[in-house]
Amino acid sequence: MMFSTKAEYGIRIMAHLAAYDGDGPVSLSAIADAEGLPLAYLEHLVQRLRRAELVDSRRGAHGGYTLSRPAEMITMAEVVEALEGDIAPIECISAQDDGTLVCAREAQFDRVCPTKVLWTRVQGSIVRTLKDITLSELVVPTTRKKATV
Amino acid sequence: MMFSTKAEYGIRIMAHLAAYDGDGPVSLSAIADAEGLPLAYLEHLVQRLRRAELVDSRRGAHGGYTLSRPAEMITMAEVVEALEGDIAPIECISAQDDGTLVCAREAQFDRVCPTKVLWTRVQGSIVRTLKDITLSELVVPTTRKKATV
DNA sequence: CGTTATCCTACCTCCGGAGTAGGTTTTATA
DNA sequence: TATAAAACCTACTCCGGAGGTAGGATAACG
Repeated sequence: MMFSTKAEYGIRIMAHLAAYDGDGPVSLSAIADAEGLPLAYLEHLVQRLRRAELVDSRRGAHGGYTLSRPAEMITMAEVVEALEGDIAPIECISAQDDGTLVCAREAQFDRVCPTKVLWTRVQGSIVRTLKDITLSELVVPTTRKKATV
Repeated sequence: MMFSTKAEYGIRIMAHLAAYDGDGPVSLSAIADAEGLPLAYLEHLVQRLRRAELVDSRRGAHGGYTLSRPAEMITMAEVVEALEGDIAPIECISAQDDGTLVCAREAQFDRVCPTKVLWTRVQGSIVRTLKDITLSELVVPTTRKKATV
C-alpha cells in the first residue's frame, strides 16, 4: 500500500466540502456521519488540511469548515502532501527545495545509485498525475444536495 | 513512503545480478558485501524473487543466483510486485483478474466513490512507468567488473 | 449561560517492516 | 570422503507508525 487512510479520509473530507461549497461551513460531525468515518480521527486529519491552508475553519455553534479556495484551484498533489507529507516513492529519495531529487545512499558512499533512475521516474509520474487532478474533478453531481440555484 | 526497503534492496540485488550476468552464479554474500546490506535479510528478499521466477538459484559451493531471463526482458513492474505484492495506491483499491480496478467501499455501500477516479489514475501512472522500465536500464557501466570480453 | 463546534495533547493497540538466529540440505573440491 | 560454501527454511525479536480513543480547553452563537 502506498497511501494510508489519512489520504483516503482526508480527500473524502475535501470532496465533501467541495460538494457543499458555498452553503456555509460544514461541521466535521456532519461529514463523519455522512461518510461513516470516526469523528475523532477526522479531527486530526482536518488539522493538517487547515495548517496547509486548504480549508478555513469557524469555531463555535454553526461553525465548521469551508474550502479556502475554489475547488478548481486545489490540486490533489497539495491535498495528498498535506495529509501524508512529502511524496517520495521510497525512503532514500527526497526532494530538495529546488525540486531536484537526491538519493541518501548516493551522498553517503560516493557512487552512482543504480536505482535512482527508477525512483525518479516513478516519483515524477505520481506527482505529475496528482498535480493534474483538481478537487473539482472529484465532485460527483449526485453528491450535491443543494445546487447554487 | 510508498515502497519499503524490500523494493529497494531487492532491486539492488537484481541490478547486481544484471551487472554480472553471464559470469556464472553470484552468491548472496558477495552482493550483501558489495552493497553493504545485511545478508540474512537479503535471503528473505531473494526468495521472493525466486518464487516469482525472476532469478534461478544454484545451491552448494560456488552456487548463487542468476537472472532467469535477459535483463531487457524483465520489467520493474514484475520486480516490484514480486517484492512488495500487488501495486495498489491505497487499501480500498484492488485490481481484479481482468485488470479492472474495484473500490471496496463502492461495493460495500452502493454509491459512487468520489476518490476512485484519483486512485485509478495514480495507479495507472505508476504501473505504466514501472512496466516501461526494464532491468537493463538500471545497469550502470561502471558497476561492471568483468565485461563479456 | 448552555450548546455546539473547533482545537489540542496525551494515550492506546496492533501490525508490518527490518532485521537476527539457528538450523537443514545441497554441491563442489581438496 | 570430509569439509566448506552456499542456498533454503522457520521462528523469533524490536520498533515505529497507522489508526484510532479520550478528555479537556477554547470560542461563537442563541
